[in-house]
Amino acid sequence: MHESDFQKIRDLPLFCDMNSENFETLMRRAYVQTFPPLVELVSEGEPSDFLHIVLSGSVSLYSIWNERETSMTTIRPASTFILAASIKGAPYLMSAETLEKSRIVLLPSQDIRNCFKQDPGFASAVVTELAENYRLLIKTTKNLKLRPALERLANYLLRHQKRNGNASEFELDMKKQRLASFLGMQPESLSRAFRNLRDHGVVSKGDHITIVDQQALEEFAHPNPFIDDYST
Amino acid sequence: MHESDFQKIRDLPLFCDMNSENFETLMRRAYVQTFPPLVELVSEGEPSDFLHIVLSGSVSLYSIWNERETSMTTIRPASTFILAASIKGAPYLMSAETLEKSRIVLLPSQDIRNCFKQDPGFASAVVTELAENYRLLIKTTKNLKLRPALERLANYLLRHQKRNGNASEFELDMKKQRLASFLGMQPESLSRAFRNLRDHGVVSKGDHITIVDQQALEEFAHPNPFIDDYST
DNA sequence: AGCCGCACTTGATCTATGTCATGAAACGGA
DNA sequence: TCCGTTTCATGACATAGATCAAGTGCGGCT
Repeated sequence: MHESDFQKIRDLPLFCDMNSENFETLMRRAYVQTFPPLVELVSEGEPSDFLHIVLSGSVSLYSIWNERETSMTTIRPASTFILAASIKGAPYLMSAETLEKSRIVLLPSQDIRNCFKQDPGFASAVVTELAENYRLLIKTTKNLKLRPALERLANYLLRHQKRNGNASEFELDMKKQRLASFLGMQPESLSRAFRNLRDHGVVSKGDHITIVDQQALEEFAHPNPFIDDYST
Repeated sequence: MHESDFQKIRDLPLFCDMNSENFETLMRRAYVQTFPPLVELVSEGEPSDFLHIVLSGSVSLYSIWNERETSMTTIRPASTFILAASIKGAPYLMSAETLEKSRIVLLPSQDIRNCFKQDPGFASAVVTELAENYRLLIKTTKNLKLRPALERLANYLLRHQKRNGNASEFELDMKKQRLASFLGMQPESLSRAFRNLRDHGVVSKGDHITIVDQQALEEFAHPNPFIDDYST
């Protein structure tokens, strides 16, 4: 493992409070690998042998059932995924695939559980991470159940804009197909939703989005901190 | 606090591995109270001052936004709710109200956080509980996004049947109104869904459900362990 | 028993969204 | 550069589910 990878992992909230010795033991037993795009890293239903860390690239967590597929979330550097399954030793509930060329670290779940038992700093970080993931998912569920599709898109754009430093122009960071699935709609419906948002201050051409009337968009979307603020 | 309440809490997965001294300190600082039906125990957005435990009765967690309301889950004895917010010291993301006369314990969040820092047995139990809650919510989200309303109801009935010892006849445990909201549909749609399930082996009269053709129902619902099995 | 209120059911209708089919545009490789 | 593939957009249509408006039935209360 490169020193820069090592440091990147060390600085993650999940590991930064861990005892150095424990951390180094954990790292010695880790696998680092670079995967091409569209590689299935884990499959729903399999035992969760590894905790994964995305160092570069991006990974989609999704689920398929009855010829339907839904994108649950996208993991970007630097963060971990499927912590809950690793800790519990339970099967994966989602599949994961690389969206682009990605550098991934695999940490054996057994080592994670050992560290968790021995290292209070790590245990505390695991709890924080799980609590955050849980709360994020509550927000996602509220978003799905309390808002119609057009409002979900409007609020997604506002959140995405915020991540891009509140610029009035920005690029979507995923294919529209995947965005549609993430927002719980069909690609065709997403297309139409973009067209409908023209009435609320949004112009889109391909992946390029321009917020021409910020106030109109916000009035239509009426974002709610307990749904849209991912930081609390 | 009655001895029986004390023991009931002591036996919860969250507390059973806790050091006895810590547990007793925690209990000394707890409030126990019996609430009438339809009392709002916590409100979305408020700071999370207490971890709640339901000793008897039942509590609904729900959220309201834009004149819409959605039921997220129902808490039954004996278990806790809003652990994530307590641990993080973050605002509640859901409101909670008693559905019936209910006996509730309130544990100051600050005490929970203190215990968490000092007591490895408790820390471990918190992680397990959070991981389980997280995974349950993943299942709920998959259910919502991957299944149409009628299939959601069919699978709900199968899960409920299982909880009732696989009897072919049983009673619903909540008002249909609430069930509709939990399943992400309108009360009228739920009514029609029940009628449509007659074609798949289910007869319902009021709250009384009879599975007249178990196989037909299962073939229609095709339950999936990674959505419907709440135990893993 | 009889009345009232509330939850549920049912019917008619409307709307949002999904589906299918087609065309246009963007992209990547030879 | 051109062609083939993929992705996206659009139109026509189908359908699930929401909404609105009456009914029906049950349970509680007097």
